[in-house]
Amino acid sequence: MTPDAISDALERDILGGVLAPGSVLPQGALAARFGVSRIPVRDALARLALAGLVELTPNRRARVVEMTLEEVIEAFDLRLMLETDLFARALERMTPQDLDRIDYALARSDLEARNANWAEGDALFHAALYAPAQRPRQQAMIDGLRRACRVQIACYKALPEDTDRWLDDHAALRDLCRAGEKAAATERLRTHLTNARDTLLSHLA
Amino acid sequence: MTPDAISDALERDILGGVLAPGSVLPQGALAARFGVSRIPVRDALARLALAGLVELTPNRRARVVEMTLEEVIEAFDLRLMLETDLFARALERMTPQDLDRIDYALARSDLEARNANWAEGDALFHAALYAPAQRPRQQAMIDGLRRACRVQIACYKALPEDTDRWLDDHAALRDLCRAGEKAAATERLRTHLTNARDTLLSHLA
DNA sequence: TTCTGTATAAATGTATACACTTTTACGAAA
DNA sequence: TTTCGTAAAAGTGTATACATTTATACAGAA
Repeated sequence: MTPDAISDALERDILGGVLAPGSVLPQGALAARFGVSRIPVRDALARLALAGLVELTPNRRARVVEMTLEEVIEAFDLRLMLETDLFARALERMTPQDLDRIDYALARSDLEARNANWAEGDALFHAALYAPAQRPRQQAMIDGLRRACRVQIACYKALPEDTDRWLDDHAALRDLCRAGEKAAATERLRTHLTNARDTLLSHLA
Repeated sequence: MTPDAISDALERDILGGVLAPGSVLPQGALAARFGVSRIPVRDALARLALAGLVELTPNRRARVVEMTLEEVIEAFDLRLMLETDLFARALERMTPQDLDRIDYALARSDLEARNANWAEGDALFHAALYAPAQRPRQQAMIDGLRRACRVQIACYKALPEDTDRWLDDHAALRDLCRAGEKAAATERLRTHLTNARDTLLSHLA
């Protein structure tokens, strides 16, 4: 078990809702579970902290991040700003190959939509939308925010009632990309994200 | 020497230009320098990676981050977007106390302007401008971007020829805050940051 | 009952030792 | 001279052991 494998396993647990926000992660228990010493566990926790999934405080146990209502709102505001900007940039330089990759990602997100890790397919589709912009830092920031938001969603399961609307949005975004309707596409993304925020907030309140 | 103290010392070295972008940071050498074993050094390096100052690759030595021209441009685009947005939010909820704190921060940044750590005063002033918005995550993102940009600037020393213009900008921003001229203030911030980007790019090219 | 203080248990932080990987230096062949 | 392969050196990764700090449980007082 390498630190990478450990952090991946923990990430799955956190994003899958097995480890709820605020859960403690004792190094010793994790070391026993993965059959290694505490050193690589510390390493894995550092990676998760870098990804924004875990909070580390000196001499205290690591905790799964817990966001207040205000922080969730802030995170979605930031996502709205960063994702619409990145999407607009991507639309300016989208090649036929990129469109094919978006098709593929849409198909995958469709397949995994009602699956346990629906959010992974969702993230993949959005990453495909933004990839043509070629902005690694902005993409990384967005990924971090999406993960942080998803930790909060995880405990409320898949929210199946909204899945259909999300899939419709994804298909619509693909179509608008193909049609080259840039303004309409970014506008659709904006409402897509706003809806996601509102459903999450309604569940948190 | 605790990991915190070590990462602080290294941050000073990196931002002070002692450790140029791309420099390697062997754990053993740092352990000897700070009189500890490699374990707390690894901890300190993990913190610096979290702050975006250092790059960690498994089985390889840590390196001070090195940004390409495109990445510097991207970082400044992000700063422009995040800082103007945060400033606009801060202007909406600025109290007399906040204005006093901005005055104090301006005085400090004035004092340290021609000092070795001028950038610290600069960051402090901007933090005072944005503090009323109360957005920890957005502020943290901005801090990370500012640090990353500063690493690239560090090797070109203090750029004294532009210091006067920056100080004028700061004073103008303070005045516009006091006058409540929100639109003019955000516009001034925009040009302030654009100038900073252009001077950095001209030095990198 | 509720709160507080203390002792015990649990968890983290770090030094040391050693296995494994990468880097570097050196020498032989083209 | 340049290039390539190889061996030594340097560096990272991790297990173990122990010191220090934090969390927990329990007993006694208000």
